[in-house]
Amino acid sequence: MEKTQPTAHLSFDRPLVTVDVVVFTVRQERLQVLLVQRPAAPREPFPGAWALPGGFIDTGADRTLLACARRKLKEKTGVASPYLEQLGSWGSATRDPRGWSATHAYFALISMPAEREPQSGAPVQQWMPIEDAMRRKLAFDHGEILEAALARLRSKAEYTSLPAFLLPEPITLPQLQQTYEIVLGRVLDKSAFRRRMLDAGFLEEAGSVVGPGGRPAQGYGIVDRSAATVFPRTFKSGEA
Amino acid sequence: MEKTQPTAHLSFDRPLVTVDVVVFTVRQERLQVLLVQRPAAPREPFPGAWALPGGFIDTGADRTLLACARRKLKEKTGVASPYLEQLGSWGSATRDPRGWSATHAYFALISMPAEREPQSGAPVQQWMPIEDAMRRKLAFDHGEILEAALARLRSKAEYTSLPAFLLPEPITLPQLQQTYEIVLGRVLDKSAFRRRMLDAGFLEEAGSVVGPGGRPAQGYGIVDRSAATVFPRTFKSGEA
DNA sequence: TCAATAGTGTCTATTAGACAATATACT
DNA sequence: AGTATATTGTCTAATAGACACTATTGA
Repeated sequence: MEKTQPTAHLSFDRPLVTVDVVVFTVRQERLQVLLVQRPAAPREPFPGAWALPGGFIDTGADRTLLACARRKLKEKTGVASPYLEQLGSWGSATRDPRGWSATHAYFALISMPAEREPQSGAPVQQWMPIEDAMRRKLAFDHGEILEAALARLRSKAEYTSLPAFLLPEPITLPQLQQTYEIVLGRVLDKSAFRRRMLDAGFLEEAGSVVGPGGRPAQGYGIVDRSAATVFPRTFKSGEA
Repeated sequence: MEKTQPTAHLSFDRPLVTVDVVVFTVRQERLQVLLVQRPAAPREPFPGAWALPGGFIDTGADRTLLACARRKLKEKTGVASPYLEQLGSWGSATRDPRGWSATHAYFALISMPAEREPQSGAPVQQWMPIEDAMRRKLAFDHGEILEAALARLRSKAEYTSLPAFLLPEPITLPQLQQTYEIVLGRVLDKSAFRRRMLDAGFLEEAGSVVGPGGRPAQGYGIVDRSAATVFPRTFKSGEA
């Protein structure tokens, strides 16, 4: 893994290392992402700009990258155990004006009812519809990271149960379908959708739930919250 | 992204940062991975153990993480532009006895005929069948990384053209099928396989190629070497 | 009984797998 | 011709999408 000379490389220039988290949720029938505002101090890079929540690894407190991501998420959202997966890493000599830096990006899906107050006196933060967030110039290369996160969410929505993690339990199939439609940006057939979800076996029945009017819907829970279930096919395979 | 105090965090403890590459190829009808032997000096971590090729980022020479991965790959294999994608990152306080460290793992597929001599006086290296590699205790958490790489390769082989990058052009369909079978560890139906590959449209005809005996096979080139093509379905969707 | 929403049934076009048949090379 | 391999054709079962229909609630 490392070079040949005994401990010479320990004096290598060490890059700055951070962890950033792209947190998605569905609010007001729109897909939204959590952003924080950078401090206004002129010594800081990108003063006042919107950025993804994240920051330096605390080598004293964080045992692993994942633990660091969880900590930052907890600090900003109060949510302790959401769906969280690694997105990728971005590193270069130029992405941070302070020097060579590498960030480990994570990807979280949370449901809104679980929303709580942030714990610490954190900088200004807010939920922003993704279309708005993509339009802005975010700090660092966070625009690129957000784009990658969105691409992954949409891609996985085509063949996995991932969007289910955007909803609070109990989940109803009409709700879930609406969520898929918001993420994918197109309408889906009701009958085919239900068959697909139910056949996939990631839902388990859990007491009925009323709706605004009309017939109440069956509620479901997610069998395994640690990972999304993969469907055998993509949504609209035909098309050609 | 970062904390609030002006430049205080620049004095944060910086983790060690490395890049490792999992290089796969098919040799002798088996899936193999490239490993290097760690220096024997007792001051080094894991002396003499097998490890993934990789090492510290050279903040002076490497402009980006990807460039760093490319450099390391070139040094070990002589291959300049193989299929290369990011696999993920692993970081913790304990993975390297020298201190908090994070590695950015990449994933490369190369074809054997392109094999050349390594450029520098590098440490001992060799191709090893994955079964053998998985059995050994690799240095650091490289066993875990290799496992993740293998899982991704097998997973993507189910629904993308990825295994095509393991072959030199011109590629024949029988060759490609054999490669899929090696990666997936099961036999596939010839007719269905050909339809799948040809319909996906990632191959373009390129002069015939002879085989050991019998009818010669049509040769194909890969239209776009920068990314794998995604099939609309998984291989054996039925099964239930 | 009507409006609203949830859930089911059925038909059809597509297609992956199975496997038989045919084509083209070399000896 | 005979052997070896590549390539194509056909049949069938599975299933996704389309869409009409039924069910269950509240007003």
